[in-house]
Amino acid sequence: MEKEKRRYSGQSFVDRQADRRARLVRAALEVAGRSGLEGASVAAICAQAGLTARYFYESFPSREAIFVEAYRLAQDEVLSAIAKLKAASDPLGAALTGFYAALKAHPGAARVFLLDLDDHGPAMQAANREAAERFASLFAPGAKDHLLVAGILGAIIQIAKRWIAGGFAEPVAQVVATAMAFTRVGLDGGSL
Amino acid sequence: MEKEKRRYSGQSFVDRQADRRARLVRAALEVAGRSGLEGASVAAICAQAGLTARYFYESFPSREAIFVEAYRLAQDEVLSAIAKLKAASDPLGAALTGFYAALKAHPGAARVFLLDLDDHGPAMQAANREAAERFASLFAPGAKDHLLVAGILGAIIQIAKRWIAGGFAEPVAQVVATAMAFTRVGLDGGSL
DNA sequence: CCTATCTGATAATCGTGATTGTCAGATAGT
DNA sequence: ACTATCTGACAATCACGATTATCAGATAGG
Repeated sequence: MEKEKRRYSGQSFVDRQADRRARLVRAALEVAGRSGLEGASVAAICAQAGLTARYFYESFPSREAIFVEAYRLAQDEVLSAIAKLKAASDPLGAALTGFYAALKAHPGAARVFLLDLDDHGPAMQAANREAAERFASLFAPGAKDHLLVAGILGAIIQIAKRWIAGGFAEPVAQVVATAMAFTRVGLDGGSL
Repeated sequence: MEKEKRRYSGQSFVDRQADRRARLVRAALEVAGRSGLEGASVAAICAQAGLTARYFYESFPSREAIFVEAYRLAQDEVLSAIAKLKAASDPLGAALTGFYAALKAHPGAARVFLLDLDDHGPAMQAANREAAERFASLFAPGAKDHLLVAGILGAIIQIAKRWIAGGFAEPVAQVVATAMAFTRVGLDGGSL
């Protein structure tokens, strides 16, 4: 199928192998973003990457393994987008803006991110918990009440889902403003 | 396996058939609550119901069909629990109390309810949207901004998930108080 | 007692997708 | 040119679970 890339010695062994691996991870992200985790079969991922199953198992022991990596990649893209906006004055606003802007900029990563990973195996579940902690430290910095943190994250995520389902209709600033209101809940103190 | 229930003429035809159907739906709810939708195979559901696959297809055309029914059943249990607490003075508090109390009282229904149904076929997705609307009318009565509604529901649901994951550690009243704070977000008006 | 119907259990079919194995052609170093 | 290695394509295996079909025993009504 591919005839140009036959000179397999741009860099030997490890380099081409690593390249294939990276292509597979990105392909997994794209396919999962388009078709969900269910739809991201090994065959589909390989087709997207322009590779075949043999190379898949050269780099990954199983299907679930690549999802963990793809999820990490999605996290990195989102987190790095957030990092670019670090603002000392309004760290929360910057974080939220970076988050929603990143989702809009990387729809593939976005959809993977918003899949419910609790329902897709223990490895995904673990990766999801880690991510939740990372993001909690951004969006609910000083919170000690874990139910409160859950509520804040739940609101932010669900807003993102609805936003995406609606085709990114509202401007980022409005989405951020809506989400921001929920992050302030913790500060009020929980009077009944 | 069962030898006692051979007198199949307590009520004929339709009655026993309807009984089997109901047992299957309840079994589906229990199995899905315990093992997730993935784990709720036709075989597992039938085993739980004390029936065999033949009866499954006597009442349901496919596996997905029973999930829709099971989800409806879970909804009914939760909604009826809420209905019992209708309080004219504090409708929101009553609704939230009913909701979380119902989750605690029916863990099976609870877990089914909290599964992410967006990732499990179009029928589930549709059922989920309907449920979201029903609950939105309870928890965010007058809200027009759908992103805001999404945030409120997301917070309530995610709080429930965390609460369940922690083994229902906190008393219902505390959970309700936490969730209540998020429902008030809409009233503040979304100043940035 | 006879027989049409119902029941429970088990086996056969079928599709899907993961995982593994094979093979001929291509390439690079010598 | 020679050969060990790499590559791409494809077929074979395997597991799992849905869906369908079969079968012997049980029951009720006449």
